[in-house]
Amino acid sequence: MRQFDDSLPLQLLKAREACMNFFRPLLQENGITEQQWRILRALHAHGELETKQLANLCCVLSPSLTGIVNRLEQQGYIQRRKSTEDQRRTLLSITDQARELFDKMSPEVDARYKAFSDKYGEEKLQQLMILLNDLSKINP
Amino acid sequence: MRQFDDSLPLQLLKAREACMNFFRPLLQENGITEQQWRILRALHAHGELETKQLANLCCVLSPSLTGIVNRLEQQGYIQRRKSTEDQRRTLLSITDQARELFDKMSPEVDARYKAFSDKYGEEKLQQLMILLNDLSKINP
DNA sequence: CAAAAATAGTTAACATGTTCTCTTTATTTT
DNA sequence: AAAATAAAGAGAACATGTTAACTATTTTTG
Repeated sequence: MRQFDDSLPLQLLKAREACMNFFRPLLQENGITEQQWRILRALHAHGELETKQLANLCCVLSPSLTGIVNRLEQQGYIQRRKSTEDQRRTLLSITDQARELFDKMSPEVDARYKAFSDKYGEEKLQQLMILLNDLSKINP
Repeated sequence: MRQFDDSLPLQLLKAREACMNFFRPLLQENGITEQQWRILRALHAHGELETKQLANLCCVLSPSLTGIVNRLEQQGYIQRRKSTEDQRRTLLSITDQARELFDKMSPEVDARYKAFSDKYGEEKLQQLMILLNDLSKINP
């Protein structure tokens, strides 16, 4: 039935791994993990966010996020504050230090993204993104 | 430049999550984790394998595999033996108990795979698999 | 052949994933 | 308003991901 050796989840995992091989060294050079980078990117793009929103955007579960956020705070990359209306909610945002990190890394990130895109094929990448975006929206 | 909100790695992650939502409950009902299932599937498909081969096939790092294999052995699903030619190598294979588990789960796995395929679209799934298979082969 | 280098696997240490429980604060119900 | 419910986040316990170091074996070199 399936003409591929791997199941879809495993294929997705391997594809992700292949892609990350382009960026992993850069992240390591800058002393941040892949997950930390995901969090910082989201906060950079969306501005201040609640913990839960951030978790949903980054596809991270709350308990994981707690630790990641703690470590990012230790490193001085993000700051937290309590919501005034709802004392349960925590609001998170990136610091200037994190913005500096972005400015510093940005060119190299773009360069590697282009290297990846060139190697894989720009059109295929477009197609893939559409198919993935579509897939991520379905549910049982 | 990029007309998607998410980066490719994050898209891959979300897609994987959406897909796993179809199968996760079934795995839980049978008391095995997603990674354990990956390992069992590979051993079921390929027969006896060395640890390193298994790690490569399943996209799992050796240190992770050590733990997963230990737990699977505890549960009686796999067995290990030393290679006679090379004393460094460990050979792994599934037990009859694991085969029984496969037989028991197989119909439901297929059913859920079909449900997923129907919901997402069979042709799109084909296309996606091709694109992913292609992507997983590139390197920096 | 002896020493050096390479390989398979494990262990260690830490970060993250996953499920469950708990605390606190809001919201809803009665 | 008091009690019951729900929601947000943190903590606990265990499985896995990730890198570095370590052990036991081959294999390669000199």
